[in-house]
Parts: sequence; C-alpha cells; structure tokens
Amino acid sequence: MTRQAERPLRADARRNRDRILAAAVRLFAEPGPAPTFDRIAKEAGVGIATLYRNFPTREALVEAAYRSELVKLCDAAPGLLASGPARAALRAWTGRFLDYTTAKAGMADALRAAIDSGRNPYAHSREAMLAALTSLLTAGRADGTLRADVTPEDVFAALTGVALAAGGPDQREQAERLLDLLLDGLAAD
Amino acid sequence: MTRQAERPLRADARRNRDRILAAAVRLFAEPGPAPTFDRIAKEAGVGIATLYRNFPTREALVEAAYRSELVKLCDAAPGLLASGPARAALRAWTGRFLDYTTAKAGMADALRAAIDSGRNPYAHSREAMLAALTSLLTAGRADGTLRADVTPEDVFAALTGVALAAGGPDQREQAERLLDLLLDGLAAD
DNA sequence: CCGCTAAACGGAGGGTACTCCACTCTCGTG
DNA sequence: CACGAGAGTGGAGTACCCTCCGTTTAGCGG
Repeated sequence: MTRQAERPLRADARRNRDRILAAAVRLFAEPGPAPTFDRIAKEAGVGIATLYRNFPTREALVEAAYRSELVKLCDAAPGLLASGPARAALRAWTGRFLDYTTAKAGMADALRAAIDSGRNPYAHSREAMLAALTSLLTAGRADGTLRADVTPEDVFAALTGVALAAGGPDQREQAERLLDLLLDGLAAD
Repeated sequence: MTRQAERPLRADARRNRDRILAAAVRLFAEPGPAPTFDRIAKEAGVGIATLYRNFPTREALVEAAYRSELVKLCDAAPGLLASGPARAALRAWTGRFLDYTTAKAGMADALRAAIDSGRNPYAHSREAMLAALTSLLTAGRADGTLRADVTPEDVFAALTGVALAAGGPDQREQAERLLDLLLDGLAAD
C-alpha cells in the first residue's frame, strides 16, 4: 500500500490525490479542532475510501500536506551553518524544528510515526530530516564543539520527544529549555 | 468532574470503581491489542457511562490501573540514592522509568497527559514523579555532579519525551542512548 | 477504434469512543 | 423508620474512523 513514486498513478487518481491535498491544506489552516476525514473528503469532492487509499492515516496526510514546509526547514540548515558556528546553527535549527512541529496540529504525532521508517509514507520526511541533522552534526564534529558518538537518528528521536512532550502552545518555554538541555548533552567534553 | 478524594463516593459507586479497576488490570495484562472500553465495562459488570464517569479518558484509566507500579517506581528513588552516587542513582531511576512507561500499553500517553497537570486525574502521578525526581536532583546538586538550574518538571517532560519517541519494543537501545544523552546534559560543568 | 483488464471509485456498514437523559438507589435528616 | 434529594446508573444514540465489495473508468494492446 505504498503509493508514492512506485508506479505512476492514473490521471484521475493523480487528480484526486492533488485535490485531497489541497483540501487538507485549506482545512488544516482553519482555526479550531482538526477536520474530520469525512469533511476533508467532501471538501476534496472524493469518497472516504479514496481519501484512505491515498493517505492511510491522519499522520500520513499531515506529513504530505506540510511537505513544502518540511523542505524549507531542511533547506535552512546550510544557511544556518554559513552564518555562524555549527553548535549555534544546530540550536537555531532545533528551534525551527519546534516551530514546524508545533505550528500545525498533528505534526508531532506524524514525526513519531516517521521515527519508525518501516512505514514508507514517511521515508521522505525522515530522510530529509536526517540529512539536515547530518550536515549540522558533521560540521559540529569537525569544529570540535559537538560529540562524535551521537547519530542523527538519535537526535531526531530526541527532538521528536521534545515536540511530543512539550509541544503545546503554553509549553514553548519548557520546550526551549529542553532543547538547551539536549544541546548541552550533545556538546563535546 | 474530579472524583478523586474530593467527596466520598457512595458505597455502590465505590464498589463499581473498584470493579472497573480490577477488570482493567486483568484485561490490560492480557496479550494482544488494548481492550475496548466496552469490553472493560462488561468485564466489570457496569455500564459504559459508569466507566467514563470514573475514568474520562483511556489515559486516566491506565494511570489508575498502574498506580501501584508508579508507587514502586517512585519509592525506589531513596534506595537508589542510598546505594550509590546521585548521578548513577538518577540514571538507574530513569531506566526504571522507561521500564514503567514501556511495559504497559498506553502508559507513555498517560504521562503525556500528566505533564499538563491541569487535568486533575493525573495530579497524583505527577506529584509523585516530581517528588522522586526532586530527591534525585537535590542529591546530585549537593554532591556537585548535577546542575542546579534544571527543574524536576523539565526532567519529567524530557523523560516522557524519550518514552513517547522511543518507547517501542524494538527501540530500547535507542531509548537508553537518549537517557544517557539527557544525563550528559544534566551534568554539572 | 474497440475490447479488456485491472486500477480506482464511493457509499454502506461495522467498530469504538463518547454523551444524553429517564430511571434507580443511597444516604442524610426529621 | 420513612422520605426526599441528588448521586449514580446504563442502554441507546451520535460522531468519527476505517474497510468491504459491487461498480466505474482509464489506459493499453490489437
């Protein structure tokens, strides 16, 4: 049940998928509780089963709906590295990660699913995040400010944990402190 | 809608509550997927609304069902402190925390709810955990091995984040590494 | 162009969480 | 002991997630 990039979709299926994503982006941007799948399907003009076929879980839909913001987040790493020391760049990037995960309802839970990348719908998000973290960690190791024995996977899991445990609107200060704590743990001795 | 300790329950309500908890403990111990609320109510011999009145969410039921194990976990802190340095005691305790949160389905999510202690059903769990962490952190500060500027609340959130992000059965090694990382961040400079 | 195949469709129905409200029963007071 | 008030009850119904399966339609090959 992997639809992404394994086989070309029929034209009608492609159209429906795009319509679902457009509807989801629209509805997710509205204030208030998360829209039901039924509502998203109606907004897209497709049946409920079509929605599920394209996006088997809510996490998969959230991840796909915010793919462009994910790309922006990951693309920010080189610029941050160019404008300051690696450790500061990593800390800034983690703040942006928190912005990303907490700005949209359900994003932290989507990342939780992404940690277990056996679920193929998330492979793209996972790989992009790991690539960004790899560049940041590599630079920090090279300049001697970050330890060499922590993997991008572990940092990704730690960041997701922060987002899950302290991702609420009134928890931002706590989340920032947890990021500082993580960075302290990542510091080279 | 706070039932715990604010007003004595009628005898029949007390009995029903106890039966629900006994049924939940029994059913949670069975292998396989988490039991439905309907099943738990039937097992307890009460109506579904009675189950909800006593435990408004699944997290509340999980928390109450495993209260005794929570007590054991929190009671372990003094013994750990008596048998070794504070930092090692804290690390050992965090490992037990992970045992607690990952041994039972839904426990990490219950803790996620406990972080926001505005939800009164969780106040007991939260206070007990914070008390244990306070004793561990205080000892570490006194012997100079742990930094003084991190609160028990932040450590609790960080631990819950680890459990949420890396709490699966095949993620134990990663979770242990994240705990090590957290302890490194907590170390005094 | 036509026929065929299988990809894709969507509404109905089942599962589960959750709430409503008419009814029952405990407990406190006289 | 009797009575009344309100705490407590539970089955039916609602909301939402999710899947099944008969039907439709795109696209390929002759």
